[in-house]
Amino acid sequence: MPELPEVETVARDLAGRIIGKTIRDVKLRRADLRQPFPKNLKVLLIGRKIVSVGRRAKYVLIHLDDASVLVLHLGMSGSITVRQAKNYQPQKHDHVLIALDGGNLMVMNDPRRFGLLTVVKSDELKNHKLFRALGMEPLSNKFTGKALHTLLKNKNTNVKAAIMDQSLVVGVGNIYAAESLYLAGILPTRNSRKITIQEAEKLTKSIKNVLCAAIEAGGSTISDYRSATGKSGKFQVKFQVYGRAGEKCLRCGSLVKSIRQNGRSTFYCAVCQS
DNA sequence: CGGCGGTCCTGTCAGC
DNA sequence: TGCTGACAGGACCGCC
Repeated sequence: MPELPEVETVARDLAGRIIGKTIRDVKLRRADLRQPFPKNLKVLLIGRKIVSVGRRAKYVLIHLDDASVLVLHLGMSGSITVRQAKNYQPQKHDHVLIALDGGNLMVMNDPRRFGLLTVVKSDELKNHKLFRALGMEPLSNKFTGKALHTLLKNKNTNVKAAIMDQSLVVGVGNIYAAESLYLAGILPTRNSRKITIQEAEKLTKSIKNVLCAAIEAGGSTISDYRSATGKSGKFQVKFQVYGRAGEKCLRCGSLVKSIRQNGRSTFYCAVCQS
């Protein structure tokens, strides 16, 4: 479900609500998501104070006062909400409940269970299995047209799969890949090696623009995504092509097309993109 | 060895 | 109404 803008929104919302709080209790309603939870999870978390909240790629990073990090990934369908603990009845798919001092409860819900929760020592984060192969942050200054052009040259696949490859650039998922390529006027089926430097410059800007705009809108709400404060995102109303197969292209009026690439739906305008 | 298909899971919706 | 199949924001594993 969540791509970079949704994860960023969740991380920011969490920051405003949990920093400075101490974890008082942890309830596990099952033993795993995509992978088993650490066996000593309660020992690792209870009594720890939350010092900051960040994001790397599509991971939420909750930094604790013992130089460890609670690492969360939302998979396709995960959400994290903070609510009053008093009288809270766990809902279906609420897998982890973390009670904080001050009476709040952080709830991780994930119907499809593609998400992940683990704890990593801060100084081991960069070299951790989950993080060491991750590519560039698209909103960083290092993510330039030149950098993307080089990355694309070294790949041999369609440009859409390439920008969704988390070892090249992180955070771009199925929605924002389609939106970025539309904004850049590039067909998603183009081979990554044949993207020119000028196109890479344009695509870089499009990715940054679409991700920033989505963050400003609080992410996109499809189905049941909510931020940590329970709000819906608003960016979905700004989708130019995603989910609009058969509808008119907002720029030229021809019909938006839908194809499958690498097992995922792709949406594009055959007139505006080449 | 890199690219890509299959797979993990539940929920929802279209079509019959 | 109920059944079936396709599909859904991700990413890992194995096979060519």
